[in-house]
This record gives sequence, C-alpha cells and structure tokens, in this order.
Amino acid sequence: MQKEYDPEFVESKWQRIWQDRQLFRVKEDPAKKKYYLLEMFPYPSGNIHMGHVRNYAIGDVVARYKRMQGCNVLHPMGWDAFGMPAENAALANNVHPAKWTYQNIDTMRSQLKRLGFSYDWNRELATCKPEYYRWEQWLFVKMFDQGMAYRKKSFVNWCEKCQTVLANEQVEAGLCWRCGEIVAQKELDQWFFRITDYADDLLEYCERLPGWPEKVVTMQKNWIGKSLGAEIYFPLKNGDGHIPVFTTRQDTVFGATFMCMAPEHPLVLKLAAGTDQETEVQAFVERIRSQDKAKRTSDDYEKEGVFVGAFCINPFTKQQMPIFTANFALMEYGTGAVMAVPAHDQRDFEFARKYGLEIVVVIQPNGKTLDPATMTEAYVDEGILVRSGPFDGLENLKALDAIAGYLEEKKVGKRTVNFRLRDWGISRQRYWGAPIPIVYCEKCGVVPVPEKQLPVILPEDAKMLEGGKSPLPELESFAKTPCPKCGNPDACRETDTMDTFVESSWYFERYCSPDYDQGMFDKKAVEYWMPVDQYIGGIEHAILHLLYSRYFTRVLKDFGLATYKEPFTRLLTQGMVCKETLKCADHGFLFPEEVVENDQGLTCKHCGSRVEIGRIEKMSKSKKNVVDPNALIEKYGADTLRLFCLFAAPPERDLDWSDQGVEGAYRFLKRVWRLVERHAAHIQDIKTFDGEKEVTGDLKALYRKIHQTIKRVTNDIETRFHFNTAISAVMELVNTVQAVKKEDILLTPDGASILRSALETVIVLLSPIVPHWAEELWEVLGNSESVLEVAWPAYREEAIVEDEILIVVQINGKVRSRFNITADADEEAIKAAALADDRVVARIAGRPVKKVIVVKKKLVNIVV
RNA sequence: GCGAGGGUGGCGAAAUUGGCAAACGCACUGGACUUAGGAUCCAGCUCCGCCUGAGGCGGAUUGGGGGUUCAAGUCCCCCCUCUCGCACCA
Repeated sequence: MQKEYDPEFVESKWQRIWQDRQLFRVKEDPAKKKYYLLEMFPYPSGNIHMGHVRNYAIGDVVARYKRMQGCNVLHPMGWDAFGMPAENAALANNVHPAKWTYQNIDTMRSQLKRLGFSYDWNRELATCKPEYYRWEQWLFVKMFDQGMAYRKKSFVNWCEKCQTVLANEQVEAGLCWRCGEIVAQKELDQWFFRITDYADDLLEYCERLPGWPEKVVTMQKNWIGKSLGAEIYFPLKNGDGHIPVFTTRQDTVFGATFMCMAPEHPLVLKLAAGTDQETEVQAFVERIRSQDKAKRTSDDYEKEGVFVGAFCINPFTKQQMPIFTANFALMEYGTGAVMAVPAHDQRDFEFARKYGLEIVVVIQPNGKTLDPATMTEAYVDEGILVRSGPFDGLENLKALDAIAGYLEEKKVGKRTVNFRLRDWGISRQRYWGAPIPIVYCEKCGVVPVPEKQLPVILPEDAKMLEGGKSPLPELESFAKTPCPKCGNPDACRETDTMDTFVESSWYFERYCSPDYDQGMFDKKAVEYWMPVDQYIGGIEHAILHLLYSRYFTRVLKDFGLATYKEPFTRLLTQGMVCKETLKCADHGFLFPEEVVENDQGLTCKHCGSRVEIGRIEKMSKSKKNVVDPNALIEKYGADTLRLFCLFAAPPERDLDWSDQGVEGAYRFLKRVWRLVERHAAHIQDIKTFDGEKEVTGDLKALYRKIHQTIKRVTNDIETRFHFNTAISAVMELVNTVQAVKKEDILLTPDGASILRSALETVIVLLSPIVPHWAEELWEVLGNSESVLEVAWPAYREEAIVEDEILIVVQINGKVRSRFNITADADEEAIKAAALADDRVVARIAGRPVKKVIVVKKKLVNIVV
C-alpha cells in the first residue's frame, strides 16, 4: 500500500479496472428489480462545469447505492447535441458545427470518465446523429398523419439585415444582437405540435406526481394555466356578425361598456377601414406590431389604445360599446378580444379613466355603495349584482354559473375552458438541428417523407453563411428533391429544422435500446426500464423540457408505443453552484487571480483600487466566479471533488463554493487512508466481528457505533438523498475509532475484529460517494472482489441498543441536571432517580412539586 | 401584485413524531512534533456576565413580536427580510 494517498494513481487504476470488467454494463434481467436513474444530459458546450459535476455526482451516488442494494440499475449518459451555440462557434472560429460539436463531446466524455461516474457508456447517444433523429422524423410523420403536427402562420422575431429568425434571447432591447438592426415580427409558416390537446390531461396528472417537488408541479400548472369561463358574442352595431370574447367574469357582463382588441386582431383594420379613424388605427397597429415581445411585456409598458371607429352591442344591456384596439390585449390568449368592465377590472378602469369612457358598477360590496364618479380603483372582490336585469340581488359567485347557463340558453355564448398553454411551435429557421421531414410539391402540396426515405439527413457539407442565416434553403442538393408522391422533380424540402427540445423529449426512451434500428426503441426494453425511477437535473428545465417530455410520452402511448403516461416517477431538482464575486469599481467583475491582497485589503491588480467582495451568485463566466473542475481534479482528484459537492449542502439547496471546504474533504480522505494504512497489517487476516461474542467498554461502544452509522447512512440516502448528513455520520464513526485511547485493545482478537468491521463499514458506506478511494482501501484490507459488488450492509438492531441512557432533568423547562440510568429503567425508576438527584434537590429547595413529566429514555421535567 | 421556498455561531450546515439548540466540517486560537509547516496530531471554539483560581456558576439565544404547551428552531397568529417562479391571461 502506498503510504500517502495519491488520487491520480488510485483513480486511473480503478477506472481502468471498471472499464476492463465492464462493471456498469447492464441488460434487461426480469429476475432483478430494475432501477432507472437518469440525470439530464448535457449540451456539449466545450467543458464540464461545476454544475454538471454536482448534478452527476448526486446521480452517481444514487446509482451506485441502488446497485449495492441489488437493483439492476440503468444509468446512461449522452449528448443534447443540436443547438445554436454550435452555429455561433462555427461563425466565430470558422469550424463546422458538426466538428465543433463532436470535439466537445470527446472532451466532455473524457472529463466525465475522469470523474469516475458509473455510466453504461455502451448506451451513449448524441442527438445530432442520423441514427437518432431519423426516429424523431419518423414520429413527426406519424404525428403529421394523425393531425398531431400541423402547419400554420405565426409570428417570429426577424432581422431583415441578417435575413434570419432570432430567438428571444438574441433580441437585445429590440435590436438584433449581432448587427443592431431593429427586430421586426414576421409572419412565417411554422410547424406546431398539438400539445393543447393534452392540456387537461397534463394538468390533471400534476396531482399524481407525488415524487416531484411541489414547486415544479406548481410551475407546470401555472404554465398550463387553465381558466374556466365563458365565451360571449358581442354583435357588431352595423350588423356584420359578432365578436367572440373570452371572459372568466361573465358575472360582470352588464358592466361591459367598451371592447378592446389586440392590434393583431384581423377585425381591427377591417372595422377601421373607411372611417375617420382609419389612418390613426393603421399607424397604431403598425407601431405596436413592430415592438418586440420583451418590450410589450415589460413592467413599465404604458397602456394605450385607439378607437377603431366602430361599435358593438352589449347583448345583455343592448347598449352600444365603442371598440378599441389596445396594446395590452394579446392575440394569443382567448379570442384576442376583451370585454372591458372598468368598474371591476383594474386595467379596464385605468383605460376608461384615460380615455373618458363610461364606468358602470354592477357589483356592490356588502355595506358600501360604489359610485363610479368617485372610485379610485376597480372593485374586484365579491358582492351582490346590481343593474344586471334578472340577476339583480344575486351573489356574484352564484351569478357566474347562472349567467353562463343563460348565455347557452339564449345562444349568445357558451361555457368555455381556456388555457394559457399554446401549441408547441417547433420550426427553427436554423441549420444545426434535425430536418423536418416534409416536401412541398406544386401538385401534391405538403407531402411527408415516406418512412423508407428516412432519415432526411442534415447535410454536413453545408457552408455556414455570414450573419447566422441557415444555409439549407440555398443548398440545392438538399432543398431540391423529387416529390415522394408524384415524382415531380421540382419539389422542395422543408428547410426549417426542429426545436432541440424535441430531441430531449424522448432520449430517455432511446437509452433503453440505443442501437435499435427497427423503430424509435425496442418495446420490450422500454417496457422493462421505463418509466425513469429517479430523474435529476436543474430547476431551469422545470417547465419546458419536463412538460414536453410528458406530452411526448402521452403521444407515444396513444400511438401504442408506450404503456405509461408519465416518464419520470421521481424528480430531484438540485440547487445551483454559487460562489462569491469580486468587483472593482473601474474594472467590473474580477477573477480571483486579478486581486492582490496587501495591507489595504483586497485591491485590483490593474488599478490598485479597493476590491469589494460581492454577493454570492451562481457561477458564471460573465461574473468571473467560476472554478474549473479540471484544475481541481488535477490537484485533489475526482473523489475529493465529489465528496465536497455532496458534503457542503443537501442536493436541493444551493451550494456555496469554498476552496477551504475542498481542502477539508481532501484532508478527511487522507486521514482515513492513514488510519487504514496504520492498521492494515494486523487486521489483514482477521474476520469482521459477527456480534456473537459479548464485548465491553470502548469496543462495545465502537461496535454499537458501527451499526448506528449504517442505520443513519442508509436512512439518509434512502429516504431523502441527504448525503451531507450521511457523510457526517461516517465522519463520526471515524472519530470514534480514533477516540479509542488505549490502542492495544484494538490488537486483541476481538478488538482487531471490530476494528476491521469499523474500517470496512466506513469504506463500504462511502463507496458510492468516493468510489476509487473506497476500491483501493477495500483491496488493501485484503478483499478480492470490487467494493461495488458488495451488498449494502444491514444494521443489527440489537447492536444499536444502548446499555445506559442519559436522562436530562429540567425544572420548569430549564435543564438543571442529567444522569445516566440503565436503558430498561421504567418511568417510576426514572422519576425517582430524578427527584433524588442532588442538584435537583438543591434547586427545588423544599418547594412543593406540582407536576412531574417523564418522557422515557429522554427527560424528566419537574414543575414547581 | 400573486405563488413557492428560505432566515439557526465568524462561515457551510445539523436537529425522525414538540423533549439537552448548534452534530459534522470550515475558519480561527493555543499546544505538540519539526530545519520548516500551508503536512500531521492534541485541546479549545454561540454570545454576555459572575467567582481570586484550576475549574465552576448563572443568564440570554434559532429574523422581530405575540400565543398554545410542563416543554417550541419545530405548532398557531401578526410583521420584517431574502431568493426563486409567474405576472397586463381578460
């Protein structure tokens, strides 16, 4: 054995052995209980960062623990490999996105391997490979055939100069991030998935995800945003049909005095045509439309509108209502038109005041009378209906249903459910993504690519264009294709690619049979492994990725490909990795190496002025508070890094980085290493203690501690993934070993045997966390099999039992004394001992005892 | 504004069902070993006060205030504060 702990040596040794023995390779085994542990796969951005290390370290502990518990554990890893950063890098460094991506994958794969995670690397997949996305295209065609994928016009952020679509994040203050051109909204034909068909089901099942954090479930519910209400038809005054409106407040319909429509609403320009308002409306609509989304949803966005020059009729009051187009009305929600009830909606109230519109109160609160003339804000609470014809005197909550019924009866509206959730737009006018398998033919129209012709391969010989424009439309070898239906040679391909969230919506199924070439996955394999028992990843995917995955799973089920509805049984969202920031007034954020410490305190290397220690924030390059896992691995090894990540905080909480904390973790591993080294020789051939023989004193205490530790660690990992307390429990066990003062008792046969048990327990319990270190020490103790294949230890209940327990004595709730008593002492004995205690007697000083409460095995409280 | 989650020593954090607040670690202090110590080992370490002293004694303390209880970090009410999410959703 090496005298000093040398992580570099130990880690490379065991990684080689694991690989040679293919220890993490799994296959379906009906005889064993399966456990599918999945961590969110990374985007191959270049290097592994601390966030990945933490996420994957957490997952690896669970995977290894479950394996030791006897489960057949599927623990795969792969690459979310399509996406825009590859295109940006391509332009910046003149490398092809494919080359850049594959290089990054190689780098990151070796970094993950260096960390010793227990992945079955035979299942590795990359979503940018045709073998992967061909099945996604296959499913797209199937969805198209079923009407689940469809095409419609929709607005996108468009930069005219770059001739490209921009993602929301690429629009900075309304300007193109690259060229500074004003970003416009452009209407393009886009492909959509009909996720709204499943809105109700997705919402309903939110209640049936007990293994998910409530926070995530709530976020999903809000995102789906179901609201019950009614659609009401407001006839146009000129008799040309009606405007449908969605409202959740049909109880206030008698108070609707004007109408607001989204600037994008097709009726707006039609109604204004030929009136005095026409030019003003046109100008307004144009102006609002050119505003980007960020601006239109910003905090200080002022509400404004323009009269369109037409009226509609309130079907209940028969009063005429002026029609406005207003910037706050959203085309995407409801019907794009709002009945405005200024007395009972704050936004409508402000609008009415601004433009001098009529305010009619139709709900009066109890014991107060509202007067429109003096109101300063809308009244939005409950009350009794007034000025509401047949509904006068009704409580407004009851009126909701009554009026909804009346609407249907009179055929002026109907009950409706409205969702905030929109259909999922998947078209991206981008190169580095999976091609949408559609051909447009002048004769046949929209034609899906037949299964036999799949995959539609993304041509890797495309040359990237300046400005980020997709090269696909101009690449004739790709864009031009004969029509699959009629053979027309002049048909053209869809040149948009799919949103990368599509790939990540089914990768967990693909892992079950990653090389399967007869379909998306082997049904038998998926039936065995799915659903994922434990999914682990960042909270940033709480909505989109998880919702899309849930949706896709439902689609697969309806297509008969899957048998379950929910892909992830349990979800853990780990916290972020944070670190303090350093800031100089002149030079902004600084790297630690840009800061010099002298007698002035911390100063900036560039200008010498004082450096402030800023707040603790999520590690990010821009804040210059990142730490590089590679450098740490080099210095301390993977095990230390893993140990620190798991010890510093429970997984769901943010982790504050501490260089000294890493040192501490390293020190602990070295300390145990030396302990084993010192004792290895004399316990080499000793058997572990079986508990049959009675021992006393320190030995008994140590034996007890072993089993208490097993119990605590098992509990901490099993029920709540609190590895930090599990580790501290093991540390206590180590401390107990080192606290044995008379070391010669460890040389006796029983002592050596118990010592061996203690050291083995430490090693085995820590093996999921620091596996290389554990393997090496396990071997040092003379064991031949891998510690990974050792069964997780069970504790002996009888070993845990204490002979003596400490009883705390309180007088009037304050601790005044404590004493030991045999563990089997009954309540009476404990009470008697407490009352006889010298200190207690002195304290009570003869005062009458009113009451004595005895909590067995814990405390006595004497009330005087 | 709405919703969720936090606030415990100098720091990260512990505290099954209400039952010794601060386990474990970091930092710090003192000591040992040493040519050296940023290695290692031993000891101390919430705050305040008291006793001449080794050592002991007392009080306070889980963001603030109130309540329930023999007993509250934990349960109830009010308030402060931080973080995250949603936010013209009709």
